[in-house]
Amino acid sequence: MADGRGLSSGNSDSLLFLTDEQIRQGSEAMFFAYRGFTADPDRILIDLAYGRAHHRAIHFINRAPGTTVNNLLNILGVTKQSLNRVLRTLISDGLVQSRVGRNDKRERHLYLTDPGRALEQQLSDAQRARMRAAFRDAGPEAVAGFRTVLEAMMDPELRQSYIRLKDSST
Amino acid sequence: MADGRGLSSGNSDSLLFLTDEQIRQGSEAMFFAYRGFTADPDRILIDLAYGRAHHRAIHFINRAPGTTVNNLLNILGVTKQSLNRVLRTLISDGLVQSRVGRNDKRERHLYLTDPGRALEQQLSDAQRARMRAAFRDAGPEAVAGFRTVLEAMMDPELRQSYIRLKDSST
DNA sequence: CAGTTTAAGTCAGTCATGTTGACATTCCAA
DNA sequence: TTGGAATGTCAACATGACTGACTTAAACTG
Repeated sequence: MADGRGLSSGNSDSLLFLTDEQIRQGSEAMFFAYRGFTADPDRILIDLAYGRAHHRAIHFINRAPGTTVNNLLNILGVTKQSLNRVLRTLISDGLVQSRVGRNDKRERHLYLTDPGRALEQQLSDAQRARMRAAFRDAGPEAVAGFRTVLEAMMDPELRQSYIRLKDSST
Repeated sequence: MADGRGLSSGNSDSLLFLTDEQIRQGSEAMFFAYRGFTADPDRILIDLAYGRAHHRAIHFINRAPGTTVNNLLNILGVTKQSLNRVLRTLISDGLVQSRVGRNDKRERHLYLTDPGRALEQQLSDAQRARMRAAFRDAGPEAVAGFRTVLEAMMDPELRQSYIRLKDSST
């Protein structure tokens, strides 16, 4: 960090991938790829007057049915007030169902309704189509590297959430 | 897309990375990693009353000094009204300089001032630290795969912008 | 040269989504 | 059983995207 130029130029090229220039290109790749990543579902959501926040909520409720509001909060990284607005519209539109907890009545457990699942399917189909094409073009080794780097880039806390979700679906 | 379950389960595992479940994990990895990716600069920007949009503008002006407003618009993918608000504050805060074009006087060419460059350095240092650590942990092959997949995920138009920037800096 | 196009900037209005603050309900432990 | 902690909700506000309509200046074109 201190030198601002990364590795000095005399090094063996086995570390070329750690130069500041390489890192910067990695950042730009993240930026441009993320745009592509969200573009397809975004287009669908416009017509529904929903935004990306709705998509995220739907995605993770589908992924972990019965999850509580608080749990969803931690995964999404927003305030509960912000999530609540999204949830309220999804519930009143009949896409999400909220059930009072049996053991702890303070908790609300969230589930997708049939229409909610249909929308989730539509959104994730759109998103997956692009990613599947990218995976196919890049090949299995590149995909493995892709995931390794992304995992290393996460905050440790979020990495745990990610791994927990990953393992829960096997 | 039509089957909704990706590859059938009887296939050889050489294509296992293309199952819907794998793709979904890739999406979640993107989501969580992008959060980490933006977290560090975001923390710095809060104190300055700037947002992510300011960071992006500063980044790309630094990357392509003398770029025009229109060019920046295409790269950032926002409306000119939106960019203009950002640019106005950056210029009036003395971080960005706007010069009338020599050949075409309608154009404005954008440059970072010394304080602008200093902030760019601070922001990208924060962002690069995380990515450098991730790259180091993952190793060169993973990094290559990471970039391959991200590139394949971009919109073709943005991929061109990305490649142009990449090549211009060698 | 007149008319059109292009680049940039502005004003107004809308919307999604983030924030803080206040509050109700429920649970749990001293 | 009472007071604090946890969970979720409502209200108000801020921010930064967006669209649409418009102005100004310069460049291009028939």
